[in-house]
This record gives sequence, structure tokens and C-alpha cells, in this order.
Amino acid sequence: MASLIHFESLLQKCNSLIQIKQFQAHLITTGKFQSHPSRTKLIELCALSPAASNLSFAAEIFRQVNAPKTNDWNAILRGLAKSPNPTNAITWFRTISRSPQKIDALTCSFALKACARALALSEGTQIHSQILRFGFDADVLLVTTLLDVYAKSGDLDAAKQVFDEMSIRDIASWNVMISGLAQGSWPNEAIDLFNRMKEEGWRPDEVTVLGALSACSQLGAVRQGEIVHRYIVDEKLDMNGIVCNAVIDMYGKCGFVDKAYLVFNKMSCKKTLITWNTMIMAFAMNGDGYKALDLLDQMVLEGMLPDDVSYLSALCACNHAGLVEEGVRLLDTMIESGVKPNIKHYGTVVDLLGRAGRLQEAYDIINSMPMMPDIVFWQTLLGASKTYGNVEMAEIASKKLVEMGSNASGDFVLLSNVYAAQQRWHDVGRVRETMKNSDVRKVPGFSYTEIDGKMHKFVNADQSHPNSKEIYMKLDEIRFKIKAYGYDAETNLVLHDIGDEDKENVLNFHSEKLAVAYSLISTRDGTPIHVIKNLRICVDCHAVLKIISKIYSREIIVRDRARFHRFKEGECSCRDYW
DNA sequence: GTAGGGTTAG
Repeated sequence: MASLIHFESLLQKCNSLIQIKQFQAHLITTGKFQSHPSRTKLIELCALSPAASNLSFAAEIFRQVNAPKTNDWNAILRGLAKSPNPTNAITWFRTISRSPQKIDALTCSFALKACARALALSEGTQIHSQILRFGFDADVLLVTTLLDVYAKSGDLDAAKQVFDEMSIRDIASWNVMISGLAQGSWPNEAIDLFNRMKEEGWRPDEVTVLGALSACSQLGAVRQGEIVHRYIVDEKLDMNGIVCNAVIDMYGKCGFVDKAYLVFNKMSCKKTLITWNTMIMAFAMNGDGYKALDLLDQMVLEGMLPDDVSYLSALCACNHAGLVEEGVRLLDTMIESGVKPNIKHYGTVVDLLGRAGRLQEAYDIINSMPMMPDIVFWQTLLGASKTYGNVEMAEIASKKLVEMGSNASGDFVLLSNVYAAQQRWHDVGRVRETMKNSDVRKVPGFSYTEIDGKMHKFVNADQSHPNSKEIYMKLDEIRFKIKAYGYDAETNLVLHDIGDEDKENVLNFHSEKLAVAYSLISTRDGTPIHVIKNLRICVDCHAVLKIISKIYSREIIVRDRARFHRFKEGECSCRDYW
């Protein structure tokens, strides 16, 4: 026993391959290699040490074992599961299953971990049935890992079923389920579960609130977010920096950048690089370009070194605020500071130049940057070409997109919009034909709005809402009023070659308009309206919301896929630059 | 070889 302890303490210190080899030699010469505990420890240590070469060395040791025990197999499995290539662990798990050695709950646990990382749903399902067969299903830790596999690989129905059927749950099971729902784009369900958890007498911890906050951020559900924030303060979970960062992020993504900044300034724990980046991003999304740039300067003054994400956030801020010169300069500053721009930095600058109508410069950057442009660059250039009616550049970009095999419907919609704006219906038809043949579909647009703490979702031309009739009556009223105000719908934006009146209807029923109409009838006069949309806002909705903000005296805040728009008194905070 | 294994912000 004494010699065993001696071994282990020495093993802790053996971090280089040479030392490991010395110990292996030692075990062999003293005849202890084939005896289980020490040798298993040795394999474990090798398999889990960060250097990849050690994992293959662990496998080498494993092969020298005459009769490997379950734990020897597990040690290798665990190492493979956390390696960059977790699918190897799944293969190894199959090998174990075929070996005479019995698997245990840990074998399943490591294999599931690999599935979660590899997003291997069907393999996870197979291990699930093994778990049932071996009767490991009362093991909370194991079932929680299983839950995580289902959630991460996108089968939230299966995850929910496993969760509901668990006879014992602990806080981590709740956490996995809540963050799984939040990350799997079921944020409403995540919030419901968070509330149910509290009702059932659980005390959410820092991990729980991170999941709940993420759900609120996605939904722009600030009332719910405030409830979570209050809970965090009450439970003193704001001693945790990660939690503070998530609160800042939540307020930023809900359009309450001032509240985000308040939390940022008042947080008692140390600000990390991520804290600064989150705040810069919050300013960026909200169109506060100069505040974002000031914060970048301030972090440097406070001794924090900006990284690539800091610069990306600041570049986004320039982009959304139309600070073209500042953005172009920032790219240089970044390079001078020794932070290497990646494809996203170039992408943002290309977008920035494109939006400013400087298409040639944008094109030059694409051609001169040190990496291959991906599809997004050409989509950006195409989008900008559409805005500025540059058919030539649009065709260059489209040609590239076709070459690169893009089948994103947005590309086709944009190109056809370029043609439609010029009444080139024949070309529009050609693009539509291509769309049909390559089976591309437009991503359906939807919008959320929070009324009295409850989220309401609208898709385009939605008629499923209980108050649908009133909503459409309100839309009629709006249409009448804005017409009287002198508004003419921008029908050339609609893809199809259909009559003007129909085109106007298609636009009129965009989900954000439905959400705004519903907010108008269900909130008090004068209160701001908040809408979250999954796509970029279209030109027509943008123009209409400006007028609505004026004639109904309402501030309307819309978060689209990229940023916030604040409509007030007939103007938008983006100054029509987005 | 008793235990070991699960959740987390830009």
C-alpha cells in the first residue's frame, strides 16, 4: 500500500513523456506492470494529459497489457472522448462492447461525452438502449450526460422525455435541460422550465441562470430577463463574473444598453476580456459606434489587451454606425497592435465599405486579403450592389456564388431583387427557376414581442394568433393612415412578378408589422414597443415603422439579425444605414 | 481498487 501511494505521488509529477516512459519501465522491471491499479493509473494519466502524443502512447501501453480491465479500456475511452477527434471514442466504445470485458456506467458516460461533442445523435441513442439494458438508468450523472447528448445534438423531444422520466433529478439535470432548450432554439421552453424549477422549490445556481439569461437574450424578453437578474442579485450570484457577463449580454441583446452599461460599471467582480468585449458588442448592436470605440480605448488604458473579438466588436460598431473611415483605420490599428485579422474582420470591413457604396474598394479588399473569400463576402457584395443598383457588381458576386455552389435562398432573392428593381422580369424568372431546381427555400421570417411578460410569436402573414382579427384590422388602419401620410409601398422589393396590390400585401404582412400592430393594440399609449426578428429588417418595414413611430407617437425598437433599430418621431437610430 | 463521470458567458 505504501508503495502504491508512493507511485501515485510520483505519477502526479510526471508530466513529460520521458518521465512517463521511465515509470513504465520502472513498473515493468519491478514486475508491477501487469498488476491492475498502478498500471491503470499510468494509462489514465497518459490518456488525459493534454499533449496528443501522450494519448497514442497510452494506447501503446494499453496494448502491452495482457488482460485489460474495464478501467483500462475506460481510461483510453476517456482520453479519446476529450481529444479533438471524439468520434474515435465512439469507435473505441464499439471495440469495448465486442471485447469480453464488461462495460460499466463510466464506459457509457465517457462514450456519451464523446457523442455530445461529436453531436452524434444516433450513436447516443444506441448507448441509451445499452444503458437501459444494463440497468444504469438510475444513475443521475449518467442520465444527465445522456440528456446533454440529446439536447446538444438537437433532439429536444427526446431530451425532454428523458428528463420527464427521470425518477431523481439534481440541479445539474435541470441545468442541462434548461441550457439545452436555450441553445437548441427553444428559449420559451427554457424560461418555462426555469420558472417551473423555482416553483418546485429548487434554487437555481449560476449555471441555471446562464441558461435562463441566454433564453431571454434570444427572445429579447427583458421582463423575464429582469426577473432572472433580480434573482441573481438576491442570491448573490453576481459575485460570479461569468454571470455578470451574461447579464450585460442579456440587457444588450434586449435593447437596453444603458442597463447593460450600469451592470458593467457596477459589477463587483473583476472585468475580464470577455466582459469588455460583451459591452463593446452591446454598444455595437445598439448603434452606439463612438461609445464602443471609446470603450476599446478605455480597456487599453486599464491595462486590458484587446483581442480579435474586441476588434471585431468595434468594427461591427463602426459598421452599424456608418463610421466608415474609423472602421478602415481600425483594421490598420489592429494589425499594428499585432492582432491578426481573420476572415470576419475583413468581412466586416467589406460590409462597411459596401454599405457606404464604396463597392470597388470593397471588391479590392476581397481580392487583396490574405485568405480566400468565403460565400459571405460575395453575399455581402451582392447585397450592397442591390442597395446601390450596381448590376455589374451584382453579377460578379452572383457568378462567384454560383461557382461556390451557394444554395442559400437569400442570395437568389437578392439577385432577383436586383433584377426586379430594374423590371427585368425575364431574369427574375430565370433566378426563380434556378431556385426551384436547386431546392432552395427562403428562410421563414418571424418576430417576437413581449406583452406582460409573455412572448408572442408571429410568422409572415400569420393568422394563428388569438387576436388575429384585431391585428389585421389594425394593419388596415395603419395602411390607411400611412397612405394618407404620403407613403407608397416599395413594391419592387418583392421577389415575384405579381400585381402591385398583391405585392403590397406580401409586404404588409411581414411578421414585424404583425408584431407591431399587436403591440399597438395591447400596450398603453406612449409606451415603447419592442420587437425581435430573426432576419434583417426589409426596406419597406423600415420605412413603414418610421412613419408608425411618428403618427402613433410610439418608440419602436426592433432587433433584427444584426442590430437594433430605434424608430422615434419618424426617424431611425440607424439613420437608414444598415 | 474505494472513486471516478454530467451543466456554464463575448
